Amino acid sequence: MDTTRVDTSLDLRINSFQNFSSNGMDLRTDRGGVAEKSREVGTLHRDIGVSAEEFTRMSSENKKLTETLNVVLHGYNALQSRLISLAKEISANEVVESRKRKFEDYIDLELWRRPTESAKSRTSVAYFQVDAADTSLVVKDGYQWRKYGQKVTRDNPSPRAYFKCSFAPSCPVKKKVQRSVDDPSLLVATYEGDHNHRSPSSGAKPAPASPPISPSSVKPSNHTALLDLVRRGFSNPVKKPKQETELGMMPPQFLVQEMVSSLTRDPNFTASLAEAMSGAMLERSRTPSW
DNA sequence: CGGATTTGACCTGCGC
DNA sequence: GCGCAGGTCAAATCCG
Repeated sequence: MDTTRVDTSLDLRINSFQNFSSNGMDLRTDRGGVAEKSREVGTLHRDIGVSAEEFTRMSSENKKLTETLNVVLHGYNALQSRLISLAKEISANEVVESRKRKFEDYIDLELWRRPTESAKSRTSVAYFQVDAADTSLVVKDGYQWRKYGQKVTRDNPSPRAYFKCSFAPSCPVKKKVQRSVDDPSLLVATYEGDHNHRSPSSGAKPAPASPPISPSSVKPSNHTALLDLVRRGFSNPVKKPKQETELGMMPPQFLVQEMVSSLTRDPNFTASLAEAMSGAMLERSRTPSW
């Protein structure tokens, strides 16, 4: 629709309407009185000093202007309703955002920091996909670690490395890293305890010692299946080139991010959003701009 | 030079 | 008590 032409047409009509009013008849308050006045055309046209034909033409024009005004008012009301509706939707989205933040807090505080368990007994396992030729036992999980020992164990030809968290002097968290017997390209990291400080990489909340998936009960033979799960679940991580192969261990922020991402990938969620948006835009394009 | 890593020695728990 | 395996310590070494 060419809104410019509509605007021009409307302007002309409004000008005409104003000219008509300036002649002594304020028809803006007439509202349907045109017909009655038409019946009195025999005498009224004399009062305003115009011919009967001119009066009839003006009355007709006035009727058209009234109809136009009603259409415009209807459009205005519809637009106003839509605006109120959209405002409500935005308000509802803010509620959803608020609940989402609470959910994130829940994930962080309840899943990763269960207060009923002692820090010492809390252990978790994380898996890191690395180059099989890479002999280092260093994994990047967002924390600072100091290696304090290395041992060759009986059940695994690959040595086991021992690390302590070095970000905070009093942090009790330790981790052991060893190459998987089944898959040499897989590093198995066992974490013990909880960090008593914020994550060096993110920092807003106390960071958990545990990975998103805590497969402490997973046997080595299930590593591949677990890795597949991890790969599927975190198929779209935050782009960090150096960490692209280290999918097994992710701070909870990534997990929450993935959950939020899943929500927004939900067709119902996006369809509702798209419907609301397109509805508003269509409504706006249908209504003459003014 | 200071922090991180390496590595052999030492400690501890457990089974026999 | 002894041996074994896992875990830790700490001096030596490395590295930025």
